[in-house]
Amino acid sequence: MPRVVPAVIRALDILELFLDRSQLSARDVAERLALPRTTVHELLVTLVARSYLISVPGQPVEYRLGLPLFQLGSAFAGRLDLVREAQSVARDVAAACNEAVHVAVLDGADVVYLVKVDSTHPVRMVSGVGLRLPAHCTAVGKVLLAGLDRPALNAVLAGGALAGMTADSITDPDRLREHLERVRAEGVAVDNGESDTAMRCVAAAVRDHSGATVAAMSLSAPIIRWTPAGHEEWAGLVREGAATLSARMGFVATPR
Amino acid sequence: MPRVVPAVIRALDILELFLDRSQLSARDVAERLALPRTTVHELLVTLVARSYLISVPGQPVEYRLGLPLFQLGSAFAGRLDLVREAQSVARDVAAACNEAVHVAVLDGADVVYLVKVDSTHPVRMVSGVGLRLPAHCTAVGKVLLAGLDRPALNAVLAGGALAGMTADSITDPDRLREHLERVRAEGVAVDNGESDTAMRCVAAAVRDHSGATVAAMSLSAPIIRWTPAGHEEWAGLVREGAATLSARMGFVATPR
DNA sequence: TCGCTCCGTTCGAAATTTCGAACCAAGGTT
DNA sequence: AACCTTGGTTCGAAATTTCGAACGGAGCGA
Repeated sequence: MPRVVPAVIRALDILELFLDRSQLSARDVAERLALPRTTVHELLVTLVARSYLISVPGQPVEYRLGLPLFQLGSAFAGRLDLVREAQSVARDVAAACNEAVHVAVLDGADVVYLVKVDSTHPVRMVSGVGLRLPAHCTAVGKVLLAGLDRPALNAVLAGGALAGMTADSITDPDRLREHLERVRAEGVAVDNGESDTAMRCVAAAVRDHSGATVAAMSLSAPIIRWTPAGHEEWAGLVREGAATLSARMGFVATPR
Repeated sequence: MPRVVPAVIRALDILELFLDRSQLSARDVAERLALPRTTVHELLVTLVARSYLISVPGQPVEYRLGLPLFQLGSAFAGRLDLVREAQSVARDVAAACNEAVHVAVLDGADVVYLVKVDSTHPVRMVSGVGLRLPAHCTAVGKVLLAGLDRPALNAVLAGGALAGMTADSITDPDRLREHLERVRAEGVAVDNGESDTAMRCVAAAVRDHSGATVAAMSLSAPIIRWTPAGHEEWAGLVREGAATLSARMGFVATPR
């Protein structure tokens, strides 16, 4: 196996710092990555030369992500049937319930949101797309984990105790395994304040032609609008939406 | 000014090859970039190690773009007020005319599409986002070029004859300058088959708080649905939509 | 089966990059 | 004004990477 190119790794490390912060100075970067100042300047100059970062004049100069990343990200998404189909299905589901609808995929022990459709409230549509959260704290994540086979799930949970996002998050791997059994049985997962104490979510699995769980669709609302009756209706809607998207991904439901 | 890091440049060059092709082999990459095979393998291994590229098993192995690019691209878009506001305005305009609406920005001599909202036809919403086209062949591009001052426009046109996308494209810089005078006078630009012989577009400028043209909004339809009456109505709609988005970007219209 | 081409990988000398030391400018404090 | 800290930049020896040569495997055609 050929060796990795450390300079490239460092450049990617720098780009990824900007996932959490919109602007950073050279000093910020050097501190966060424990790199020498000169090295950081050379890498930043390189990324700016290709517009992957944009420099913001000031004292100190700061940097922001640049347009080429948007182009590459869009190229990625544009080639993913899942994203294209999920956009329209999610819009239909959101229109039916007037709450936010998301579609996410599993990446390691996290979920990454590919699609978000908000309700008719003031639109902040793009903000959650691309976001990464711990799978075990989210309804979509629990659906995705429930779809893993035993060895894959064990690999994800191999790190021992799980970090919670709120006091309600499940942090014990064995408890999560029991919970996922229930998710499998019911076909939906619920986030009862585990990722955000003020939110409630319900999610269902999206499957592809082979029957594998490849994504999860969720419906989420602030707790002030969450009711038992609403919950039942929303579970039904998200099940239908996920089934529609699954059909578009080639899934053929068989009687069970 | 610190030196650029050539290994990083080469890695970015590789990523950018995937804007035009969804899958490429190591040999493809080596040929397109005139790099030694071993160098290419080391760079590919590095990008795969960080999931920026995904390897597709086969003979030969091929590579595709990976999820982190989507995350970085989404982070870029999520921090751009223009994208957030343009999503909702474009949706309203698209709903009013049931044709495709785009918002694009100028990058060098090209436009890059930030937002695309399709009509109620079978949805292929994401496909044009992130796409780069020559500015002078598109309605949005002509609006954006018209908004440049003379030195900036001269810099863009410094390369002499322009490459056309169709037989209708303007390829003579002087003719384009005349055309842009007309765009400035009318406040809208038209693409009469200059980027795609089967399409017609009309576009208007989006301005920010300083009055600068920062983006362009367009409405496009296939030629079979393009009529003089429709053209007038659509020019009006795109003007209104651009004005709404401009207001959201802080533009205050002054009497002229 | 054999021969050939292509592909993935390994290894180390030559080529290139890294990063510490040094310099200068800008900004802030006394 | 003087001093100190921070930030951007330069330069070259030491450290690291590049890439040609070589190897072995896979696939294809005769």
